Amino acid sequence: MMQSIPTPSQADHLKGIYHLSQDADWVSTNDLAAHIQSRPASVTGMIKTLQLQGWVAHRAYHGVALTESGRRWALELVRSHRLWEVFLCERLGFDWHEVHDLAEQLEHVRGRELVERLDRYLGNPCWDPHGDPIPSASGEMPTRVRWISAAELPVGSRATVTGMHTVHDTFLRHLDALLVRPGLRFEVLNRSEFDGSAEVLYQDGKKFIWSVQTSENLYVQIIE
Amino acid sequence: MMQSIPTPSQADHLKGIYHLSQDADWVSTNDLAAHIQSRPASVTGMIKTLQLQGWVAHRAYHGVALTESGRRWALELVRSHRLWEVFLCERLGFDWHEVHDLAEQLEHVRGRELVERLDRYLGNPCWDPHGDPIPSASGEMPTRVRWISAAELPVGSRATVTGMHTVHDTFLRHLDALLVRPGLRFEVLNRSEFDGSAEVLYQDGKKFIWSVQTSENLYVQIIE
DNA sequence: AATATTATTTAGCCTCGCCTAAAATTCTTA
DNA sequence: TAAGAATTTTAGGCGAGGCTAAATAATATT
Repeated sequence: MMQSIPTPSQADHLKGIYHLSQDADWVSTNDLAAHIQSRPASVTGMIKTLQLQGWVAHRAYHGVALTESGRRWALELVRSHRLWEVFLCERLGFDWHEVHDLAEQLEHVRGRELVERLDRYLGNPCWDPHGDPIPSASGEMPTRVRWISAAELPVGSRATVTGMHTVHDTFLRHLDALLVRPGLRFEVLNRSEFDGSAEVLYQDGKKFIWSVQTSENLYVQIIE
Repeated sequence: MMQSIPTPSQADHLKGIYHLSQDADWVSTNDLAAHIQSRPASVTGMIKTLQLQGWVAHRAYHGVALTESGRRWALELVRSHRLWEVFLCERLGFDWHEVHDLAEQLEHVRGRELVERLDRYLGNPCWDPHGDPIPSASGEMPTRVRWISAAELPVGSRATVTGMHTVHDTFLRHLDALLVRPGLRFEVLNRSEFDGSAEVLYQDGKKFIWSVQTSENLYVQIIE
């Protein structure tokens, strides 16, 4: 029962738990279901399987957390996913916001050597096209200055987009419409007291309104 | 019911029917089951589904054949499979006999544009690393001099290995042990009356014995 | 032509992953 | 602190895709 490898569905759950674990120690059934587009009852069922495999610890009615071996699997999946995204963008010429779904499928391809060879072929990249870090084969994340969301920026400050929190297709398309992409430099001109939306001036002179949901999901680095 | 896309399992069946169709007009349940490592009863079940989708025609107790739309799917799968094999060998540096299982997974990744971009990226190759033809996007096969199996060669003739019939892992490993690969030049020194095995001299001076099963699965081109 | 052999299909069962509805538990708030 | 609200788990069911064993049809043999 130990030693097995996660099925695609199990992998999706592990990866979801991994991502949500960055906000809280114990991940709730509801949040996980929302994150992977499933239902709470289905998640509970899968968690039982994952627990039998030794990949998660489950405190009934309280939440789920990855064990050390679960974390290793999750990191391997994240690594595979992000390397494929680099391949799709840099080699095949896809746009950075088109690649998530394809990488979601490619990350499940299993075979000794595949990911390591891909990594070497791509030049051992540290960041994916969305600006997210790619863990090394041994599971270490490249370090970077602390994540700040655009919603935390004071009015008047200038910053660069370095990454984004969610990678759902709708969000990526939304950003595309706003002409937002990693590397964009901008200034916060104003923020509404009413709904938190921010008026933003891009370096090229264009002005856009970012909703509070948009700002919260954008990571930035302040320009001094 | 029409217009849908085959699941991985359905795709495997379609591809199997396609390959076996090269030997006979109607493919038998038993042969297909053996070819895709399944059971006759399971194949019958899947054939019913494929028939509902309009991808195969089934004459009960007589066999199954692809419809035009089934053939299109099969060719698309073959194309995707062989392009990924080229990628794995030429870009990632895998050996030609290691890539079949990985390509078997990669071929199922679906997404608009993916295969076309991969094709362009690889330089629109016509032949995969096993020497098999890669169909074009519109489903045409590159043409080549007629396939001849090594078992048809008269004693004394010299030839080059251009491809192989089966791509089962055991066969590929067997060939590896015999140092056989596409491009190998050799001469048939002798053929046993008893079991059909052939004594073969390679260009580099090495001598091997090829069983009749080995010879039958090797395609060659005669050197005048 | 009748029977034995082989191939194929049907019948019935299983697991996995998903669902909804109902029950159980925890959290919130009056 | 007790009732109501929200969350989570359990119970029960479904479809896809696989299996074995039994029944049926086709083929080969005498």
